[in-house]
Amino acid sequence: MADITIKDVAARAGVSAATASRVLSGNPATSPQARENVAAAVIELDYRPNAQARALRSTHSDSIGLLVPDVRNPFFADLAHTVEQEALSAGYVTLLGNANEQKEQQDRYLDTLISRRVDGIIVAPLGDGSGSIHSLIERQIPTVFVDRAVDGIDVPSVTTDSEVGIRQTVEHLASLGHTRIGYISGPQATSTGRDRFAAFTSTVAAAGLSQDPDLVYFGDFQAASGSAGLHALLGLNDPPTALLAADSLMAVGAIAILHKLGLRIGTDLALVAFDDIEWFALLNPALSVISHSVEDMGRIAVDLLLEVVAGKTPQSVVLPSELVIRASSSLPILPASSRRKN
Amino acid sequence: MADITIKDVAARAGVSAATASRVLSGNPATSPQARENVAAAVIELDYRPNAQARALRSTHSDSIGLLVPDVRNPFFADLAHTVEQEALSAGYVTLLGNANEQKEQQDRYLDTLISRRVDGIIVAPLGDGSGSIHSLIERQIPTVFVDRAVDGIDVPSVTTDSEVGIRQTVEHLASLGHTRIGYISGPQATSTGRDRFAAFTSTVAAAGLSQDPDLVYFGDFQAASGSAGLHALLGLNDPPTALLAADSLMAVGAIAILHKLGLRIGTDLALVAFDDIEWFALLNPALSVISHSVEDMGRIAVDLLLEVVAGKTPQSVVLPSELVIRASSSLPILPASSRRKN
DNA sequence: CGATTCCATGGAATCGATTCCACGACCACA
DNA sequence: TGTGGTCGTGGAATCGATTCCATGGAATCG
Repeated sequence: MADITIKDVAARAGVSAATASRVLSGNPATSPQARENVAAAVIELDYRPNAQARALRSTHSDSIGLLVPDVRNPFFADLAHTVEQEALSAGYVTLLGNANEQKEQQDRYLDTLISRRVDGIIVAPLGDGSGSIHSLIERQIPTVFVDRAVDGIDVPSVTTDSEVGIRQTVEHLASLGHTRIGYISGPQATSTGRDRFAAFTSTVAAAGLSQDPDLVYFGDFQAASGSAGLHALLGLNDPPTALLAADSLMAVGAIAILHKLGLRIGTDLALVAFDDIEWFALLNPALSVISHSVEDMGRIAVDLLLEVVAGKTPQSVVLPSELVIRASSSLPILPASSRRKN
Repeated sequence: MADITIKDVAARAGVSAATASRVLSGNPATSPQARENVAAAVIELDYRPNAQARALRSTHSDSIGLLVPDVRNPFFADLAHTVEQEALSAGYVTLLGNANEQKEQQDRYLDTLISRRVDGIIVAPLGDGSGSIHSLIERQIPTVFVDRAVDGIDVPSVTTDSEVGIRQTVEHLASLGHTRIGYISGPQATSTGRDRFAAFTSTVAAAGLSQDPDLVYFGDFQAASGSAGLHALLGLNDPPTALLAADSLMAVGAIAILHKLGLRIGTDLALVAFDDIEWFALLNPALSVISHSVEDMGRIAVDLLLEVVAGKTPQSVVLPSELVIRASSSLPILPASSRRKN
């Protein structure tokens, strides 16, 4: 790798490295002659500045880190896409990391991002504020939480008000005659897992529906736990007639098992999923979902981060959620006798 | 940001920066006493080495770049996931970039990755070998192509032999009685777009089926073009009775339109998609697909890249593809009279 | 016991770009 | 003609970590 440095450019342009640097950074204290020569030399040599050296001296790297819990979750893939595009248009490169819903990997990635001196970090955090999240705050690295937050850590965030969508869902299902609604919950180590679970229990209570604790299965936001949850719920003596899954991947896992068992969504079991994934509408019957805007979330997260980088302390933003009713939850409940048994 | 440097660590440990550096890098020429003191100081100060400075001096950054055409494509999301995990276990961080199927963004990202001096780049390229792809080769930056390749650029690659899967598909559809198979092609600016199209035309000819050029629609691997393609094909005077989509996103776009038109997959139109996406099996009817292993592809790509980084010149790898028959393409063709018209 | 090897260690150079500081050239005004 | 100001420029210091090289003390051998 015969690297071309600014000295090569300077030599070719017949100026010093200092002047070449000034031209490159648009410093006005340069002569037209020097500008012209340097510009020509840059093109002739196909010069690319060494970002490492530049960042070392100038304390900023024009890059941000984005840490998501799972790139394979379409919600986070979309989020990564919008964040990346938004950041790019603001002149930042996005380094994407994948925590795999594991605190250990999250910490490992955060350490890496810290040591690479990114200008800021957007993270959908998991766990409490211990470990690397704590270092982040202590070092005052500009940070924004997205989708999730961490109790006791005072950092601007963009989250979804899950409560509205979940209340609409529970009331909707109740109006169809359902009294036993199953819930596949996210992990309680995440704020979304906790918030959605709390919203579910309180709205179920408010609607006077069954609060049987067996109706709740605790998953981990990944597909396999949705499958396990469905098995557990259908195995109950008195199984639920409707099901709410706290994220799309667990819904996918549940649907896979329903298919395998030959049960029909919407008929044998009403189903609603949190997160609106494009192809959920293509299922037959189409899936009812609790929708929230991933585009808004990604865009606002970048905006907030840029404000923090600029030294401001912006307010956190809470986005709305709403129920989108489709065929998977539109039929009134069938009498128990006509339902198939597990 | 009160950054803690190796000098602070050295001072606290009562040794020089040189010795501290040696301890950190595991250099055996250090006394147990020094090792102990430095280790203690590192923990007390929560020291993180500055990756920039380290990379500047030592010419490697322990990071690789991965450039995919579209993170929202589940195939590439899965690929990103496997590459990232495989690279992490080899001690590398993955910087993910998203080209949005646009050459301009691809070049922009490649420039960024080059200037950040990543140790190597895995890219699913688009376009010809001009622009930044060319710089990559000229600067001898370790590079591996994944999924796609570029004609005339001699770089190790991991690709799929699309031909087998497509031939199986065409023969399968022919055996069900289909003679007019529609094809929604990928862009001819990509090697996969070209290869699959070539495989389709040659196997259709070999099977003695219709070679009507109107049966081919050229999309761009994104969902909207799948929708447009379906519209175009159904609008023909003599529309196809079966359809092959060259990637999953275009298949999704097509399915969305079929839903809207009230047409049934597998009955009104046989459908097969390239790329096996988990939830394609959950559609009703389940979607037939041409399957190839994204895990193998990601793993091998990283292996190849590490070999290139180590100075070797590994052979390119071609992975197999195969047809997986599901309900969307299992019924014999209906007589034309009983088919609904667009 | 003197000479040689070994080894931990610190000083200093280095990576590439940026930026402070000082210098010289030039113009303008008194 | 002399003084003050502006402006383009180059030399040198700097960022933080690594590594070459020299040094001095301890260990080993004849």
